Amino acid sequence: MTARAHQELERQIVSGEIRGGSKLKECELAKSFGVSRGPVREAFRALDQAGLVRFEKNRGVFVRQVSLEEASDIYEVRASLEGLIGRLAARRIDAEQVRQLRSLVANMALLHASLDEAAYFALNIEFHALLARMSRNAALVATYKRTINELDLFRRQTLALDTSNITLSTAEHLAIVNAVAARDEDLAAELMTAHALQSCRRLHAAIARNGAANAADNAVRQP
Amino acid sequence: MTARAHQELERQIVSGEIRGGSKLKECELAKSFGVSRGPVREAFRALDQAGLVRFEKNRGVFVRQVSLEEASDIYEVRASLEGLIGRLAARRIDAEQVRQLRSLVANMALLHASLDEAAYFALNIEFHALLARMSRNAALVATYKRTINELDLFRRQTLALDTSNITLSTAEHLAIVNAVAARDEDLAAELMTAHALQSCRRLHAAIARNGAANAADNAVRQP
DNA sequence: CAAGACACGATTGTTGACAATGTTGTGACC
DNA sequence: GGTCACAACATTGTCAACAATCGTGTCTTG
Repeated sequence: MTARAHQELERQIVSGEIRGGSKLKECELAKSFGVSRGPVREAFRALDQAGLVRFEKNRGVFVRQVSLEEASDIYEVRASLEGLIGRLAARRIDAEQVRQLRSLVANMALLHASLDEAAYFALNIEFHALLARMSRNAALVATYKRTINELDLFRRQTLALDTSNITLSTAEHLAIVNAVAARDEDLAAELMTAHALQSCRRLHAAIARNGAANAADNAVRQP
Repeated sequence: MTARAHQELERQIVSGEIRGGSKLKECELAKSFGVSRGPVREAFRALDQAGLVRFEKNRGVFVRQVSLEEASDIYEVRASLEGLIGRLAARRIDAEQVRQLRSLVANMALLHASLDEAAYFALNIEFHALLARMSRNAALVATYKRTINELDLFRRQTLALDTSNITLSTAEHLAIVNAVAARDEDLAAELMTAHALQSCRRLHAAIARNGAANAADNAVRQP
């Protein structure tokens, strides 16, 4: 039941159902899950270690807030991990998986054409998750997932910003797939790292454009 | 008190005081820490998320066993992270920190000369930890620490093997410090990555040499 | 009227007890 | 003699209650 609470809380936090900075009351959540406070507290400890919530002694747990500076730091880590993912995926991918990747990218192009942003984002996440799995390195996948989760903490704060710049990624995705399919480890690694850093830069640009108001808004709205 | 239990358990596990694969009994540990089972269970959840123990439903928690294959995977992640550490350290280091690094490497050379392996290892860990902090990227430091912790799970199984090949590292360390001091990001990154991969290769070599017997020994001795 | 002290309420931290599950040792049976 | 069933034990999973701490509202006082 602890696992259930953990899983559900992680989902709610990463998806942004629970706002960053919110206080999580043990009693409340325990009641909502139909369990006692013990399992909820245990889930809290796991989420704390995962970097999704933070404990304040005798005050409670709060879903972690990630500042732009922290997000940039995390992006640097992510870029490094993506590089390794690209390298290993290029090394270990098989023909069937190449087909999968190409299919995914094609679908993303379709969704992009039809301006279905939500579906596009879902597939974008799946694209990266699939590549991560193709690295066939469990430690890398775990570290990557954790890093992405922390980044989502920030991304969900500025959700509206992301939607404006989908377009630029598709070409990069295609280039990545080509490099991986060609088994070019160095190129795949470089492209993946560049792709992540580019995402970070796009985020900064979007914030510079219209993020100031949004950030202020967030600052006000958080309890 | 949960934090206390967590801290102490982490120390015991990483240091190898508790053997890999051991079963951790809640009651026992609770008694030894002078607390109830609740805090101990919470510490377990955190350690589980940190990858140091694994839960088996209704059977208990066991300190995680890391196979050579897993260790190799983790080393790949570590190498990637070390590369980023080298790059950022080269970018952000200041004169005082260069002095610190050089002092550390000098001390390591002394200890190496006097064959004080334990002290050498301690300083080696500190060398890498110091470089990590010099990256001034909190997310990177956290991810790195976690990765190192997991690697220690394996290293402690084969402790005797490591002691045989200290020598080769010192030259690499010096080259790294020079690259970082020269603010050569690319070189520092490359050297750090290579250094980590070299460590992994040395480990494999040591195991190939005399590890078979040791591994069998471990397999037998673990309860 | 403002500022500080106090007490009340709410929430967290911890504990011991109870229920559920797995493990082990014993004995009967083939 | 070996194997299966069963029962006693040990350990985990969960819960409700108690103690400690924090935040808040009120009351007093300068």
